[in-house]
Amino acid sequence: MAIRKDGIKSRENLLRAAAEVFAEKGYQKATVAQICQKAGSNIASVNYHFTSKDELYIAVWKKAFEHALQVYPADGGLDQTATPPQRLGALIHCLLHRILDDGTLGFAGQILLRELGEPTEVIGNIMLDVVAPLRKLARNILSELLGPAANERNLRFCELSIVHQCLATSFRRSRKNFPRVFEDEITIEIIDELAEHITLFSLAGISAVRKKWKNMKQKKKADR
Amino acid sequence: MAIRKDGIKSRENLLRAAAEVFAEKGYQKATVAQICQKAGSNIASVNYHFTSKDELYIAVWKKAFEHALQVYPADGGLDQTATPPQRLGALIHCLLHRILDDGTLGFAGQILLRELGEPTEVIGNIMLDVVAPLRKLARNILSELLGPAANERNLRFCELSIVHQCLATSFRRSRKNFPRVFEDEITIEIIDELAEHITLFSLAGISAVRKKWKNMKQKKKADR
Amino acid sequence: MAIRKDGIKSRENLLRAAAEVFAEKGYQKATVAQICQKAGSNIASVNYHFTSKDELYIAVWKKAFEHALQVYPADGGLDQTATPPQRLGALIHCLLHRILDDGTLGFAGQILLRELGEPTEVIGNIMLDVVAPLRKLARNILSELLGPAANERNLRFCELSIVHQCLATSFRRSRKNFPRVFEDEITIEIIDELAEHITLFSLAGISAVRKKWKNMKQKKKADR
Amino acid sequence: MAIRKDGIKSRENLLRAAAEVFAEKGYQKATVAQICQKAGSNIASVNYHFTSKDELYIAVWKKAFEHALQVYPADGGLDQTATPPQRLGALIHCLLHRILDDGTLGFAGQILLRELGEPTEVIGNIMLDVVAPLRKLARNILSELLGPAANERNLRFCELSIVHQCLATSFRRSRKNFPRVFEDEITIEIIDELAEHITLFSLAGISAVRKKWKNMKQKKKADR
DNA sequence: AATGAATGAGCCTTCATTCAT
DNA sequence: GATGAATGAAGGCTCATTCAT
Repeated sequence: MAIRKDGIKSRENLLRAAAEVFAEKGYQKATVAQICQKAGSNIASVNYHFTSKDELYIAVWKKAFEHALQVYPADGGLDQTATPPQRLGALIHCLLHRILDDGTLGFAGQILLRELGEPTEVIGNIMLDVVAPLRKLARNILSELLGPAANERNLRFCELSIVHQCLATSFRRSRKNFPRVFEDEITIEIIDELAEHITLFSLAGISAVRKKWKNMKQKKKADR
Repeated sequence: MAIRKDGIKSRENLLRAAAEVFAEKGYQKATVAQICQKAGSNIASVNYHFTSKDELYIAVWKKAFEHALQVYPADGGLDQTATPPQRLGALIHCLLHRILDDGTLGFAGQILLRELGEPTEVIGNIMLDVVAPLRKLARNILSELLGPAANERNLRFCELSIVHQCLATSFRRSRKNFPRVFEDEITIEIIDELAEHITLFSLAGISAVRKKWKNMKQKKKADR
Repeated sequence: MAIRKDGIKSRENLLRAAAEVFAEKGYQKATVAQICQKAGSNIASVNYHFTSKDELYIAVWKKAFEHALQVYPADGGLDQTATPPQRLGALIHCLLHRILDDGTLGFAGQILLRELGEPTEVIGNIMLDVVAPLRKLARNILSELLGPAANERNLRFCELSIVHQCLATSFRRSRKNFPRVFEDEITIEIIDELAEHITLFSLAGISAVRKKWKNMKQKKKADR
Repeated sequence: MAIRKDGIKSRENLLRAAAEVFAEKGYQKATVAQICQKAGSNIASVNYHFTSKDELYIAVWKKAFEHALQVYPADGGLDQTATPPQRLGALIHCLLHRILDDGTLGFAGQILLRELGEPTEVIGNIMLDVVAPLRKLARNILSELLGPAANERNLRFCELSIVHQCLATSFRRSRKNFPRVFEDEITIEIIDELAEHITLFSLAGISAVRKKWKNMKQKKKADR
């Protein structure tokens, strides 16, 4: 039996085209016809290769995340001996790059945003697989940074502050109707610079929270 | 004159129903049939009252924002003599409440998120009218807090850090597939508490940025 | 009881507006909403005054024809002693004016054309009342002009030739897609001139038919 | 390659069904559902094969005209050496057959009439492509027949007289409410006979116009 | 293995008409 | 007597999917 290369090629063309179209138009507005046209394949090819539009969508996600997980690991390549501030910096660096770096994650950042606004009931496990470890990592680092005086709510709020600073950068693309977050084209240099800023900003914020809570506890103690 | 009272009522029923359905399903998936059913009116009523699904969508936005602008003014009711930290706190408080407070803004927070992910080319000016003044306000406050040594990029990055902490809270609803941001039901108390946290966190972050930049400038000076 | 003038006025406004809209858009494309707006009345007024769109349409026809029948009688005001050529000229004059003279027949010429192409099953008797006497008149005149040698088919064909020259002038309005029949604005002078031309043209045509048939009969006779 | 033969067939079924329905009901009243039902295809097939109802309508026109242009060329197959009366006869013959001959032009005559009364803004160029050369031909012949004394208005009026005699035969179908133009079924023999009649009638008319104008010119000359 | 033809469910919109005042 | 609100039937179109090669 002859193995035809165009079978695989056609599948990959579809994946690439789908990523672009899904990112640009969103799941709903994206049509299989458009995706097929962009991929240079015929209109039945989506169902042929992926069974349905849904499954194609999932496949796009999977591919994008696998790529991102490899290129930007959550620990940033640091070993366990690194200091908490260093590890926080690495985590932020990882998050930002996964979201913003087109060359790497493809259009997943854009799709992620849509998924946040319009969960497609189709993704589920993929997301959990990716998000859960990140959260655990973040909470570990934060625990160390906030110290023993911090309570669950401190932890959660700080987690929010940090993650949201990163996550919301995916808003950057909303071109027409919103003031764009970034005026310039996004380069790797800018991403790195922003990661550094968020790290600095957040470490200071965490310290402030730690100090305040410590004071409150001492005050409470003294009041008794 | 034959004026029927039910006219206004029908219109408002549609607006309320539309807000719910748009929030739940998103613009694309929401059908006028469903909205009309929920509003207890005929399927032609959307067109009768609003000309089209598009216009209905815009009307929902407008109503939501007008409400929000009234109930939570951007300056938080502070006069000009308030200190920059106070004014920053008021701004954050305003942003959070507009996004999170269901009782007030209706479902606008949810719809806003969708709009960020999937701009409908239908909103345009409304957004600008709301966002532009907020940004200006934020930048004024930040200028004072960052001091004269700060450059445009410092300003922008700090703006990002603060606004994103607030904006991304709209992710909270993503019920099914994502880890929810808030575990508990969101009460006004929690919103206020979160606003206080973000203010504290951000003021510390801004200070850190200010200090770092000042040092860098002095160092540069000394190097020469 | 006070007689309100606006009742009648509103009715007439509707008739006038309807005539214009029907003429411009045709029965199908004309909407009652548009007619009511043009008439300055409310959207229920058509059904109120005329029961239905159909009945309004009939009313427009009736009014237009009554007017035309009065202003341009089929005999052109000639008495019975007039010569056949004179009476033919009067008939043609009458037909043309009824079709072309906007000031008189209102927009009936235009509507007539539509009705030819798309009979609305609604007119019936009105048409017969108008067309039947014209045909009878025409045939009488033609009988005299063609002489005893003419047969039924001669009669019918000549009738066609004359009536069609007049009737088809209603094509003149097809502005966009067809070469317009008249380049200039249509004035009463031009209508009269055209009537004169058609009369001259047709009288010659009739003579030719008469002569030919006479020859054929004589020939047949001689052949025997 | 998977080429299914039914593709072409389905398209042609649609064209045929559409021609019938458009002719019978007119563009507005004709529904795609009805056309599809008549063609034995699915309701989406119109959109699949022709993109829209509009385009289907255009396609019907095109097909009808292409057929007509081939079967009945405007010059009637005469070469340039034919006498003007012969060429006029050929032109009239052509026009009549194009309009009246169902077997050839399909339902185009009927649709043409509708189009005259209710231009659909959809036809445009097609019409011009067909009408313009006919007019030019007609004017050339008329110029020769009318002689040098004729002015532009003579030319135009004679053109009207001839073209209208032919064009208005499309009125024949107005079945229900109008007195039918032809009582008998229309056969090719009758069409030919009518063509002969119109030619005879018109040649005589043209001569009369020529003579009259010549006299007027001479008179004018003499008066000076 | 792969494709072009064909489908059918569903959506937004239009519009003449009716209802309630 | 007259009006503005409201209706419901119907139409054109889109699009993911299936069918028949």
